[in-house]
Amino acid sequence: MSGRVTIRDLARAAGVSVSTASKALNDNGRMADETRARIKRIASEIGFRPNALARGLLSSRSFTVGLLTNDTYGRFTLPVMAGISEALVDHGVSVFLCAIEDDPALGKIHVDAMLDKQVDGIIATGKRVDRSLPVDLAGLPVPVVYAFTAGTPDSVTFTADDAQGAGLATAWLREIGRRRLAHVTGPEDFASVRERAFAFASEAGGNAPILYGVWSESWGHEAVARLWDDGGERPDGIFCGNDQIARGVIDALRERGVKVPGDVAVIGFDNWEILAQQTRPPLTTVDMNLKELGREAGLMVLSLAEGRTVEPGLRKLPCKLVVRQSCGGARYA
Amino acid sequence: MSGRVTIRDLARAAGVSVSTASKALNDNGRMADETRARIKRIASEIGFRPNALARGLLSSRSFTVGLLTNDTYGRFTLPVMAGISEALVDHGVSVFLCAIEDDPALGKIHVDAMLDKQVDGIIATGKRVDRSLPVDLAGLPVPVVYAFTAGTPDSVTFTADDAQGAGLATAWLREIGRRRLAHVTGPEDFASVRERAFAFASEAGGNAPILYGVWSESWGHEAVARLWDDGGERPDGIFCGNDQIARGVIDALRERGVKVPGDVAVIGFDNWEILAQQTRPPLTTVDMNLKELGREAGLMVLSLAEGRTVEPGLRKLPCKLVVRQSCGGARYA
DNA sequence: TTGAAAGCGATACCAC
DNA sequence: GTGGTATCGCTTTCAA
Repeated sequence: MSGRVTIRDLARAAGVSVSTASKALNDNGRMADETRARIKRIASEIGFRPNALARGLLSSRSFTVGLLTNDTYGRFTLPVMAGISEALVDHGVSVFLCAIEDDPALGKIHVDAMLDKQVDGIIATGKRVDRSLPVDLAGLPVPVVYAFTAGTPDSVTFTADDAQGAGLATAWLREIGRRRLAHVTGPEDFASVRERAFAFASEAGGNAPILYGVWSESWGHEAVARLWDDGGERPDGIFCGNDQIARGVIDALRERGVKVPGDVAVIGFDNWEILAQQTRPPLTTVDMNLKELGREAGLMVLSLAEGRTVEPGLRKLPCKLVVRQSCGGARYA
Repeated sequence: MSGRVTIRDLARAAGVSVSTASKALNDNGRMADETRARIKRIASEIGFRPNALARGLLSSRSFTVGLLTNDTYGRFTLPVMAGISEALVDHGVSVFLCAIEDDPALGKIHVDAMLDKQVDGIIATGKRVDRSLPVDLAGLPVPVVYAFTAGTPDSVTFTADDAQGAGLATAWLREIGRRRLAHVTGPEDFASVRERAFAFASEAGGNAPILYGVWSESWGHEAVARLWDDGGERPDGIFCGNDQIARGVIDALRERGVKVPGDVAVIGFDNWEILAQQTRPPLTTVDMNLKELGREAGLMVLSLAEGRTVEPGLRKLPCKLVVRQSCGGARYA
């Protein structure tokens, strides 16, 4: 209701010129401290807030960035978004969220809309670093940073350190005394699946079984059936490729009367809290620090927008292990 | 890289004045059709796109809206967001997403940032319609529409029709022949819990047990324990307050050797697909049509921004039942 | 039918 | 110290 207060209103109210008012607010130019203070006081009294459109027109900075994603359920996007927003809100930057699914036309529409609005940069996020979004973000007039999605060679891409995360999990299983380890994971064509599996194998030994499948609870179930019914040695520690699989594994074990963590310790991947905490017992899992990743991506795109140049390439951020009851004890590392 | 092409560049390229170029593009003024067509053609050839900041400065429309939410996991927000975005992208409107948790200071910062950017309107979303966000959105210079969160009396608020949804579920249980119904739901202090429970009772009869608890799987478990162990008549149909509870109920039933849907049919609420589809058997559940709700909220805020006046008040949008195997058959209603 | 000029709100340079 | 003036990119009267 209060209408919009312009700098002219402020100048009038303070009995100064528009340019003086502007300088007072931005701590520019030379002027009596008293004048500056008075103008600032009046500004807040009458609720003056500069019009970002006008300001952006002049500075060619809009203090907005765009977040492009094809992650429908937002399991990755939301924490990343939270991190971006948290890092950028202090800089007065707001974030456009554009969910484009896998639709190239929709992607283009959103990108164009953002460019029209003069976004200072774009962050592209996906679900896997070995696939790219269905839009071409090369050669845009604004910087682009990638997270969990494939970028151009000359750009900066953030992802989690899958190998390190898998290493943490496997090492922990060994540390708590498990010796017969297995890895139940997603489709082998995911780069992150291969990285995690490789790290698992390095730590657990080449004979430890690795079962590739899909990202679902039912695959976790089925994998347990295979491990238990094929007559081979049964594991006492299972590292799963994500939390959903882990959930399926735990449920299947319970149905077989196998105790978790007593007989078998189980570790997941993602720390998707709403799932991991509801699992019985609550799930020990690898956390990819998505929020922190978002923070870094946000600050990076801002840096680039401000003209800094940075080393392009893939940046792998470390994971942490969140220990809950599914493998005994409780530790945050 | 391509730099930015301004309307001056376009005018120069077409050999006309800036004002003619502008009029050609916006189908304003009178001019030779041939000229207009030529200018438009050249515009697209040289990749001219009008600067939304400049345009917004003049029109005092930024073609942006803000979405404010305190729903951390985004279970409600994301589908609503998808609907908003889908409805508004056709109008050239982009959406700022602001996750403010329950932090009033953060909320204010985000609201101020959006107002500075001259958003055309704000959509406030939450997790329940009987609580408001920790920010005061009354008296803002832009229209505000509420979804799943309490609004001011003079504003428009969207929510799902809990009573109708619960009615659908309960009626369906009766329709498939279940006669001993129970309702396992969340905390009674949620308005939507009471609405659903009331609708359940109307349809199922006043003697049908209603168990209030919390929004978790483990509560679903415990509720089954109570229903089965208290010596009372055991239900053959259970309507749950959300999908997580339903999941807990189904797991508990399986552990007791009770067949779903054979012995007991189970229905959830939310149609949180990633959960409902992974449940064994997949969960029949009430879908609140969140995307459609988002669409309507988006179009509403746009209407208001364009100056239309609408009847304030609460608008309850109908739910639909998504039938999966947890109560037999498969139907979408 | 087309173009010149004013102005949206803010900032920065240059006089005074 | 303070104030006029040009400018950012575009739209919109008003003249020609």
